[in-house]
Amino acid sequence: MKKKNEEKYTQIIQVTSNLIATQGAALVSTTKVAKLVGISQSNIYIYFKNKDDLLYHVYLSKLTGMQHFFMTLENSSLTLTQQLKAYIMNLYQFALQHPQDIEVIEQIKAMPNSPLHSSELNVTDDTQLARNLVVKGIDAGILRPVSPELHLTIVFNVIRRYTTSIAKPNEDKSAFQPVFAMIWDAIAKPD
Amino acid sequence: MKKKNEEKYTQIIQVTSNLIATQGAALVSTTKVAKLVGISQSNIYIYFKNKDDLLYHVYLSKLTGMQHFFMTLENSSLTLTQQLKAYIMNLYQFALQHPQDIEVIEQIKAMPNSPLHSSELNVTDDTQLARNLVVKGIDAGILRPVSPELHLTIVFNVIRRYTTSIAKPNEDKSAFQPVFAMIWDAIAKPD
Amino acid sequence: MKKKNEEKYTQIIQVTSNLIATQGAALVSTTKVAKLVGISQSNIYIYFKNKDDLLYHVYLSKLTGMQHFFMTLENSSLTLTQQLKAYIMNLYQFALQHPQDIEVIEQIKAMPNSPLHSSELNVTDDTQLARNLVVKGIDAGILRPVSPELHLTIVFNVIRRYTTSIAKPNEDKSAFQPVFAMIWDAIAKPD
Amino acid sequence: MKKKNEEKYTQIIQVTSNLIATQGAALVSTTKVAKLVGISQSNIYIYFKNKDDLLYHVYLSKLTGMQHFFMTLENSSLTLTQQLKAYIMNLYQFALQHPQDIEVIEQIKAMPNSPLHSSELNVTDDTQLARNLVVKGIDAGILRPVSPELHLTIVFNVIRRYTTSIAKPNEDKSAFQPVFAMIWDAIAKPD
DNA sequence: GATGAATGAGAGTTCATTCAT
DNA sequence: AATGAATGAACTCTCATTCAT
Repeated sequence: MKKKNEEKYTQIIQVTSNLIATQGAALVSTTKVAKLVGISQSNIYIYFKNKDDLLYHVYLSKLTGMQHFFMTLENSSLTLTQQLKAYIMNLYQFALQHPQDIEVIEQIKAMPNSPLHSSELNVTDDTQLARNLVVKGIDAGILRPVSPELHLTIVFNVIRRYTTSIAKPNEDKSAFQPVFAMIWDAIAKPD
Repeated sequence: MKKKNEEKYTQIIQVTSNLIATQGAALVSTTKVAKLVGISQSNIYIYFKNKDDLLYHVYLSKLTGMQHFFMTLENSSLTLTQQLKAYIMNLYQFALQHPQDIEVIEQIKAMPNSPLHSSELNVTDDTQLARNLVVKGIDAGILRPVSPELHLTIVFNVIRRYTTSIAKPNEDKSAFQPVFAMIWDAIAKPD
Repeated sequence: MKKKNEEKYTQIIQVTSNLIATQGAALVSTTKVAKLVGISQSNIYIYFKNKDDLLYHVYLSKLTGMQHFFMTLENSSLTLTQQLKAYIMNLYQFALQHPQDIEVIEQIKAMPNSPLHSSELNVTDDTQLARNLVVKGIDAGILRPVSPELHLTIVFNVIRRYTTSIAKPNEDKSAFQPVFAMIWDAIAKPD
Repeated sequence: MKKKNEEKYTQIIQVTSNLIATQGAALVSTTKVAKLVGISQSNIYIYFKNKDDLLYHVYLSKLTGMQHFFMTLENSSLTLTQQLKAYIMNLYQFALQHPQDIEVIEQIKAMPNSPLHSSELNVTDDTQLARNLVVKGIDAGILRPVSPELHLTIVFNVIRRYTTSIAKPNEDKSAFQPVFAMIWDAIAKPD
C-alpha cells in the first residue's frame, strides 16, 4: 500500500505485465508474480492494496507510456486528415516498438471482472483521443458515416495483428504502406 | 467418456456455451456447469475426459453449426468475387442470428491455455474456408496482395463488432450495406 | 453442501462444538476442525457451504437439543408460578448435564460477526420460551415489573456460572436449592 | 517499549479501546489500530512489547480509571451494609457514565487467549474490592451464604445489562431503584 | 523515536480430478 | 450411468512480528 522502494514496485509491475502478455490476464496470480520477482507473496500487498489494484496500476503504467507517444498529436497545426493519418502511423510505430503494451492494455480491458469496471476514477482511455479524432473526421465528411466503433475496430485490430504476427521487428516504415492503404480505404469516405 | 444419454451430453455443452458467452471462458468451472445442468460434478467426467475436452467439444459443436451455414458456398457456380461477397454476407447473417456462437468460438480460441493448442487432432478451422477463398482472391488479383490474415482480421472483427454492439436484432439486410462497403473497400484491390 | 455420510457430518459439528467450548468461537478455524476430524480442509465444504454455515448448524444442533428438554413445559397444566419455577429447574438440570451446550450457544450468539445476524431464517431462539414466560409472569403480577431482560440475565448468568464453576457434576438437586432461592427472590415480586 | 511520547501512547490505548468496544476484542489487529492512530504498524512495537502487552495495558488503564471511582469507599466510616449498597450504586453510576469501560474490561477478560492469563504479574482485579466486601458480608450474616461468585455475577451482569440496553444516558438515580431492589433482594440474606 | 520493507503462517474458499459404490 | 465423498493444489488476503535505516 505504501511505496518507497520504487525499484521493487516497478519490478512487480513489470513482471505482472510480462505474465499477462505471455500467459494471459486470466492466469495471473499474486503467487506467480511473487515467485517471479523473488519475494514472498504477502509482500505484494505492501505495494498494492489488491490484486485488482495491481492490475489497475499495470494498466495505468502502460497507458501513460502510450499517451506520451501520442501527445505530440494534440494541439498540432496539422489538418484533420493529416492528424488522422499521423495517428495511424504513430500507433503502428508504437505497436512495433512496444508490442507487449497494447496486448496488456487490451487484455486488462477485456477481463471478465476487469479492475477498470470497479475503479471509481475514470481514466482517460487510450482510445479516447482516437475516438475524438474519428468523430471529428466523420463530421467533417472525411470518414465514412458509420458508427465510430467500426473505424476504431479496424485501425486497432489490423495494426495489432500486423505488428504481432506479420511485421519484422526492425522493418522500415515503408513496409507498412500497403497495410496503411488498406486501413485508410476502409475508413475514409470514398469520393 | 461415452455418450449414452445424448440429451445430457447436449445439455452440458449448451450450459457451458452459455456460461462462456455470459461470464467469459476464464470463469467457467465444472462446478458451475454441473450446478446449472442439475447433475453432480463428477458426472461431467463420464461425458468428457476433462475440462479441456469439454471446451474442445463446445468449440466443435459451434463450429459445425457454423459450417452448415456456409456449406452452400462450396461447389457453387458463383464467380470468385461473388463467392467472396457471399461469404461476407453469410457471415453477417449468421452472426446476427447466432451472436453467441461466434463469441464462444473466439473466446475458446483466445483462451490462455486453449484446449485447441494441445489438441492432437487438427480441426478444420472455421476460418479455413474463408482463408482459402482469400488466398484465391489474392492470387486472382481481386484482393489486396497483403497477408491474408489482415483480410480475415477485418472481415471477422468488423462483423463481430457490428452485430454485437451496433446492429438491431431483426434489422433488414440493407442496414448492413455501408458496413459491407467498408469491408469490401478494405480488402479489395483498388483498380 | 450435500450430506450422505451423516456420521462425518455429525463429527464435524461435534468437533467444532468442542473447539468453541474449549478455545472460544473466535479461535475456531476450518483448518483446525479438519485436522481434528482427520480430513482435508476442503472436505468441510462438501458438508457446509461456509464457515458461517457450519457455525450456524452447530448452533442449531445445540438449540434443538435444548428445546427437546423444555418441550415438556409447554401445554402443561401447571400454574404460571409453577411453570416459571419448573423452567428454572429444567435449565439448571440441562446446564448440569450439558455444560458445553449453553456455552456454545452463547458464544455463537455473542460472536462479532455472528452467523445468526446474517441468517435469513429467523430461528426460534432458545430464550424465546423463557421470555414469553417472564412477560406473562410480569403481567400476572408474579414477577417484578422491570424489563424482562433483567430477569433473563439473572436466570441465565447465575445458572451458567453455578454449573460451570461451582456445582459438582453429579450433585443432588438439593444442592441447588439456595441458588434457586437467590434467583427466585431476585425476580419474584415481593409481597 | 518505553513511553517518551506520552501522547501517542495514550492515543494507541484509546483507539484500541474503542475498537474493542465497537468491533469486539477478537477483531482487533495492530494493523487496524495503527491505521486509526495514523502511525505505521511497526511503531506500535515501540510502545508495547506485543499485541498481548497492548491489550494488557488497555485493560490496566480501564481498571485504574474504575478504581479511582471506588477509592472513596475504602477506609470509610460506613457500616458494612452501607458499604455494600454504596458499591452497587457506585458501580451503577460508573457504568452509566463510562459504558465502554466495563465492556472493554469484560471483553479482555473473556478473550480466548486472554493476555491476563499469561501475565506474570497478578493484577489487583477490579472485582477484588467487590469480592472482599462480599466475603465480609457473608461472614457477617448480611449476604446469603453461597459462593461469592454468584453475588458478583448478579451485581455485574444486571448492572451491565441495565446500563447498556435499558437505562437512558442521563436518567435520574431514582430510575435505578427497582433494579437496585432486585439486586439487593437477590444477594441479601432474607430475615 | 519512527518507518518502510519483509516475511511466514494461517485464514477461507474454489477448483479439477479420482474413486468406490 | 450416476453420484457422494474425498483430496491437494492453488488462490486472495490478513496478521503479528522483526529488522535495518
